[in-house]
Amino acid sequence: MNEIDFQNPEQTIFYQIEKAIKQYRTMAQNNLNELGYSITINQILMLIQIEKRPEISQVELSELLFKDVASITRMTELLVKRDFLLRAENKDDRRKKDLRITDKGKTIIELAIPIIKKNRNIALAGLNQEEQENLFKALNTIILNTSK
Amino acid sequence: MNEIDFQNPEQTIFYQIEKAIKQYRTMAQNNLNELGYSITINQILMLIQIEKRPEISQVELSELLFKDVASITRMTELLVKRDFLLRAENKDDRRKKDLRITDKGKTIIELAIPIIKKNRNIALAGLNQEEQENLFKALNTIILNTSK
DNA sequence: ACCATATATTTGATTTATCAATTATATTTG
DNA sequence: CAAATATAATTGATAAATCAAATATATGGT
Repeated sequence: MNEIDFQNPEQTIFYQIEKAIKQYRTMAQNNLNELGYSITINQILMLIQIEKRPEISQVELSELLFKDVASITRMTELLVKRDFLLRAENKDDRRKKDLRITDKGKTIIELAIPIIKKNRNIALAGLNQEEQENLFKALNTIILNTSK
Repeated sequence: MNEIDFQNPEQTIFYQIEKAIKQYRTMAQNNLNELGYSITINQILMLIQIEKRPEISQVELSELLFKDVASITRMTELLVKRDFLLRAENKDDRRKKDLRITDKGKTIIELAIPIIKKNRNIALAGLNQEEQENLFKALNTIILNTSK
């Protein structure tokens, strides 16, 4: 596994990472779809962040969700249009917008959270505490190595 | 790390995976951009696969690159237009297309391979052989858990 | 208080990706 | 062998993401 083998990309760690996250996203989205709402994982994760930290800015959301701020603007518009979110001007800083979850938004969050938990458990099944910690640490090393 | 904490998503493994792969892609693309060609990592990876297995089909490429077959069609069109690839009808199976790397394509592959190797080394720095193997295995578990 | 700079969000243009439907050819099966 | 089914690639419509530029407001230094 030391020499990079382009003939067998499936033997590289980065191929594994891509495949793992891709499959995880697909599974997670499929399970979420069974709720019958048509909403994406990213939209739900955004709603959850806003509920937990109502004062969060769109810039902070973009960092948390690994998206461009322009994407957050458009996700926000969509969620407002679909009545999951309210957007209003912030009193203290008029550049900012206050984002608030609607009742409909709260409902879907409540429905989605157990699904997300289930998804994560499915994906990590068979990995014990130590293995999960080592995975976390190894990923953290990659994150540090590739930052900036 | 056992209870899922939506307040601190950065403490979940899936957040780490997303962040690691996102940062890796960004770094890899930035280093590739220094070649001066404007080509994406995905396009290079596709060229490399075709060079190694000239008989590969677009369906197989789509699996290898985690993309829709429609995406592969459009990537192919682009690479043909930019003279990195040739596309011709396959003699034995007229549904298929033969994809062949042009000289220009070969040149850019030669230039890109050392960059990709460097990128992978940068990202994995500080992880010894055993840690890399464990990372690989843990990711493989996730892949198996989330397949179908 | 004024000006330069920084920050938050939005907008327009473009790129990339996906889905569903279509076309063309190959294979299987009754 | 004909009809049904499967496979490979393409196309059109749409969604999602990014970049760069624009707008509006806030902050810091003099």
